[in-house]
Amino acid sequence: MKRKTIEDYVELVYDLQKRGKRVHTNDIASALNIKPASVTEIFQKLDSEGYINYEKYSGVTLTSRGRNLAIRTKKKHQALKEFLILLGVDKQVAEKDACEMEHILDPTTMDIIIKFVEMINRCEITPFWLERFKRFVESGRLEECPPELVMLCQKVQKN
Amino acid sequence: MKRKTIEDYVELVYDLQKRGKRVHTNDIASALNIKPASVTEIFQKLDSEGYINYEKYSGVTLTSRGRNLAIRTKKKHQALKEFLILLGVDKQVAEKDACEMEHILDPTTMDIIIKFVEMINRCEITPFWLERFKRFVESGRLEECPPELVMLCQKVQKN
DNA sequence: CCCGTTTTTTAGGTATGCCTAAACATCGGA
DNA sequence: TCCGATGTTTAGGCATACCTAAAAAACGGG
Repeated sequence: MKRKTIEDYVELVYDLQKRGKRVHTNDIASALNIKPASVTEIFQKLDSEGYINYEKYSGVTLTSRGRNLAIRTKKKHQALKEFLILLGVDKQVAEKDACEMEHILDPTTMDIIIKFVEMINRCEITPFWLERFKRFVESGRLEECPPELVMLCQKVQKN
Repeated sequence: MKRKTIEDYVELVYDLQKRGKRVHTNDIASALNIKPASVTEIFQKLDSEGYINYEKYSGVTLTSRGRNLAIRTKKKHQALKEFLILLGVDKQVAEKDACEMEHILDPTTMDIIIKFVEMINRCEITPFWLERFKRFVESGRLEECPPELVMLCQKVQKN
């Protein structure tokens, strides 16, 4: 990950806060591979913007504003990761890309992706087209769609 | 768009170069809503990194290295935009999001997305599941999958 | 071909997000 | 309780990507 955003920090504070109490500069610094001194500055900024309660030398807790942002961000992250994995992206890569995408996508795009994941998850079986797609990604060769399936789809489409 | 990357500039030079000859600071500046003075700096940097040939006061042309990067970037951009539009994202939004995504996605993810677009484009008809998905996005209600379709898919899957 | 207009460059400035080194607080064992 | 180890903050620095104002070059009509 390159440039970190407010959302990244808030999300991380949220995660670290769960298993324990207040979150300290060192916790963030070691998780993100930056220096504690930088985290202090970040804490000051996040505090001034109302996302955390910062007390010198004793770590931070999230405000409700911060918690909301963290939860929203985590949901986006989760949906994006699931989405990519569904398409056949490697889990590690999906994690990384989701982390970047969560900051840049338009809310309407995000919404569509969330719905996509939901649709797939609600299927009883992994859809045929998705299996076929993954085989395509694997092999580079796109197999023909079974003609009876094409015909049935056309028929269903008409109604 | 916020921070612009090398790829953005190279891509833009490529586009502007096509209809005309050398590209000037003002062309870029007005296209990206930044000041000509900033473009001069960017030209100097791109020149030092071998993407463009920069001649003071007379604009730039792309090197082959620059042209390659531009073309690669444009392909990514195009595939991403198509991908989003396929899923039902508004064209304007798709344009914007594609522009951000093209810089951050892992090559393997990009490859999968390109294949996805290819798969859909090779279908004789818009796939049933995709139509169904778009109706879901529109209405918020996910209609049941026709049972005969589910059954056929299961059957096909077995072979 | 000269001079005013337009375009481009230079020089210097701002904000941001990170850094290091050093000062400072806190914590826990002797 | 004192002190050294550990953790945190401050101060100052660097790089980046933009900016403005002013100098310099190029352009083009009279």
